[in-house]
Formats: sequence, structure tokens, C-alpha cells
Amino acid sequence: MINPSKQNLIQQITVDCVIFGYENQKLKVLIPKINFKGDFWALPSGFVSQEDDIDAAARKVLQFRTGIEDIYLEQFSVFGKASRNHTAFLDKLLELNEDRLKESENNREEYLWFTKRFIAIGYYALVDIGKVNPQKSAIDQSIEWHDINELPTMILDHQEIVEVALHTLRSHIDEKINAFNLLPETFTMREVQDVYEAVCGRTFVRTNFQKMILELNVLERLEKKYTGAANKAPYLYRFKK
Amino acid sequence: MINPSKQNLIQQITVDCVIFGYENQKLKVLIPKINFKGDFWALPSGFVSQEDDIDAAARKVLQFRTGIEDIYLEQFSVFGKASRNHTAFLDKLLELNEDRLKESENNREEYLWFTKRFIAIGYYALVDIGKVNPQKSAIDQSIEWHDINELPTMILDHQEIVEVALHTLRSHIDEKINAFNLLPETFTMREVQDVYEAVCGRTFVRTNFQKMILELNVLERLEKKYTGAANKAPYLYRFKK
DNA sequence: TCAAAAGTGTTCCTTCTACACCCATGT
DNA sequence: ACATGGGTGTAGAAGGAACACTTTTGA
Repeated sequence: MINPSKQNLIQQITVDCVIFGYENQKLKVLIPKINFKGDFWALPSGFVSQEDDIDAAARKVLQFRTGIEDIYLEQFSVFGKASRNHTAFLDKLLELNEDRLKESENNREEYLWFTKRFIAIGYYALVDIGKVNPQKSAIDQSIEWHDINELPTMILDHQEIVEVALHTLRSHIDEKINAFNLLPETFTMREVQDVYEAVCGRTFVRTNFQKMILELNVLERLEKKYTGAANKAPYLYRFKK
Repeated sequence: MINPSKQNLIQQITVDCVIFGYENQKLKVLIPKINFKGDFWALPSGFVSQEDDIDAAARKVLQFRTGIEDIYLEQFSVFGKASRNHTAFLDKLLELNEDRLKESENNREEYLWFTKRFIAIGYYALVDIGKVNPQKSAIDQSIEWHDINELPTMILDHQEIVEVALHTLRSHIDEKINAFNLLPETFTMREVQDVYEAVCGRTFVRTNFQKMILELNVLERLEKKYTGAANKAPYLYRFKK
């Protein structure tokens, strides 16, 4: 990585991204693990270039991590405690990795950059796991989808950031369901319900769910879908243009 | 003002505050006018000291402008376009005020500080105008309450910031009505309704409003209030502890 | 004919809205 | 008595939740 203190970035600001993923009725979060001794997990995040809108900065993080171009994302909150810095994390990391990390002028500058207090602007997105090929950054050991109920212990306040993101996602799911591009061009009501249940972490009564969704007035009904299964063929739907 | 570029501040970040005020069934916004030729209005805002939580930075702005200690405020959004800078505004201001503003090393540094791109973290509050004695800052010519429907033309995107703040205020009024400390210790239902109508910019049917508020379950009914008016005495209420 | 999954309709219940109606108060 | 503003009740509409019932499908 190029020493960020030498780049044309806004100081003390990060965009921290909660990338929710959906697959097989499960809601997950994409979390990289840092390639140093000591099991450190941290949300995908990035700095803000002087030339980028903060939305664009977040978009870059998401595009890099997921490979998806047209991704829908939303800013949901800011985390700005004065005590919010990476000092404790970095010191622990340095202690455990003395062998790899030597003192140098460049490292010193980087240390000073990173240990300043940082304000995080939180963004979330929700993507189809099947369409994503998660990308490690240069400092990552791995990057994986973690079930929303089994998150690893993350650095700083990243746990809280995920919680606020999840809360926002749940409360906005109705308006955003088509923006996330999770469903194929045409789909059945069952598939919509599966997404809702994974996101909201609860079940819905099938028959009432159908009415609820149809009343949002965003779907149009197409022909039936014959799957070969021994049961009634469900209708296909697509989002209205 | 002390040259901000010499203080221990986070760069390129402001907290911009939309201070809503209520009085006589009217909703207003507190907006200073800058003490230079050219009619420039700008929302009260401040920088973030390295030692302050961003919430604390916003609180300081509100305390200074209103004199109120225990003020309830809420962060609602971030405005972070790359093009978001004060250059156009400052150049206009310099052009109109050549006589007062001379080139100097200090002014030059200040100019460079202010013309950088800034990210604004938006906060709003709602206060009782009767309890506030609006304070001008050193650069203000005046500071006044403006009716929400007759706002002056403000610099940058401050108009949009107010709109988003208002939208957030309206959607949260139910949960926040007691936090804002707008009503006296005891009050009538009519007074509550007046606040709601001013904030929401619409009327409510009296009888239904009463039920709606009582179902929030935050009020307790006290004795009646005899005003001397020739009509039935209304009950007094107060917020439950 | 049967099981599985999907579609429709109904019942019950809660909430919202408009409004009728009565009550208390001081002149 | 009466105008004024406040409190209560109710009828009708609208919206949700639970569930019974029917239909479709391939084995």
C-alpha cells in the first residue's frame, strides 16, 4: 500500500462499508481479516480523495470489494467519538508482529497517520453473493462472508456500525428491495419472501406477505413458472419499469 | 476570530446546525447574517476540535448560539460532495469587501483553510424561542429567527440541509416531543397540538389528535386548568418521569 | 389419489377518520 | 341563556393477522 499520508486524501475521515450479502435464504456480511498475527477483523473501508464525493469514495470501496459496477449504497450514520482511533489496535498489532514491522521513517509517518482520531461515515449495501467475487486488499489475509448472527469480533466500534446498518436496512427494505438488484429479472413471490425473511430475521405468513408486497405496487405479474415440481406453478413477477 | 488553520481542529469538517425554534404556533429557523457587504446568510456551524466528539462539537455550537445548556440535538445526515467548498462564496465576499480585507500572510492562510473542500455533518435541534437569546458570532452582522416558509437565500447547500433536517424532524416528532423541552412543566392538549401543527405544517382534527397523543403513553393527566375564559377548563398534562 | 406448494377468500380485530354530541365555564 | 372551547363516544373505512379452503402440479 502506498503510504496514505502522502496521498491527496481528506484527513481523519474514512468511509466504512457494511456490505450485506444474500444467498440461500441467509443474510451475511463481508468482512476481511487482516494479514497479521493476531486475528484482526475490520469492515471494508477507504479514505476520501479530495476529488471524490463521499458517495463516490464509498462506491469505490464497494466496487473494489465486490466487483459490481452499479451498486446501490446508502449513507446511514456517522461515528465520531473523540476517542475513536486505531492506537490500541495498532499497538497490539505491532506487538504481535515485531518481526515483520521495522521502524522506518515511512512507517513512522504511516503510524502517525493511522493513529489519529478518525471519523467514520457509515455506508451499507446489499448484494447478491452469487454475483460477487470478494477481493482482498493488499493487507488482507482473507475476506469472507459471515452470517449476520455469527460475526467475528471486529476492531474499534465496527460491531456497532454493523448493528446500526442492519437496523437501517430493515427499516428501509420496502423502498429499497428493487434497488438492491438481488432478484433475477423474473422471480416468484417465494423468492421475494425469502429475501425479506433473511433480511428481517423473522418469518412472514405466506398469504399475507403476498398481499403486502402486491400493495407496494411495484410488481407486475407475468406468466406461470413450471418447475417440474409436483405442485401448483407459481406466477412470475418482475419490477415495474 | 483566531485563524482556524492554527488551531487543533479536524480539517475539512464542519458541523452544520439547523436550529429550529418554536413560538406562537410558528416554526422558525435561526440563521445568522454575515457582517460583510453582500447579504450572505449561512447556517450556524463550527469546526471539530481534536478533543471533542462530533456530538460535542455540535452541542457547543448550539449552546453558544442559544445559551441553552441541556439541549437535545440529533445528527441526521452528511453532505460531502467533492465540489462542496466556499470558494465561490468567499471570492464574491472578497470582491464586495475589498476595502476591509487586505492581503496578509494570516489572511492568506485563512483563505486557504476556508476554500478547501468541506464535509458537513448535519445536526438539528428544536428549542423554545422564548428561552433563547440568539448570539451573534464575531463575524455576524445579525442573527434572526426566520419563518420556515420564508428562508433567506443561504450559501452553499444550506437550503438543502434545512430541507433534510425538516424532513427528519417531522418523521421523528413523536419520539422526540418531550426531549425538545418545548412545553412548560404542565400544559394542555391544545398546546401540544399547536406544536405538532407548527412542526408538521398541517392541521389535525382536535378529537383524534387527543387520542393519538394519549396512545403514545408518555403523558399523565393532572387537574384541570381554570383560565378564566368562558369555556370548559381543559386538563393539564405532564410528561411521565 | 396424494402430497406439496400456491392462490383466493373470509373472519376477526385493531387502528384511523370524521363527526355528532354533550359538558363546563364565565359573561 | 349562550357562545366558546374541551371531552367522549361512535359509525364507517381501512388495514393487518390468522387461517380455512381451493387449485394446480407431477409422481
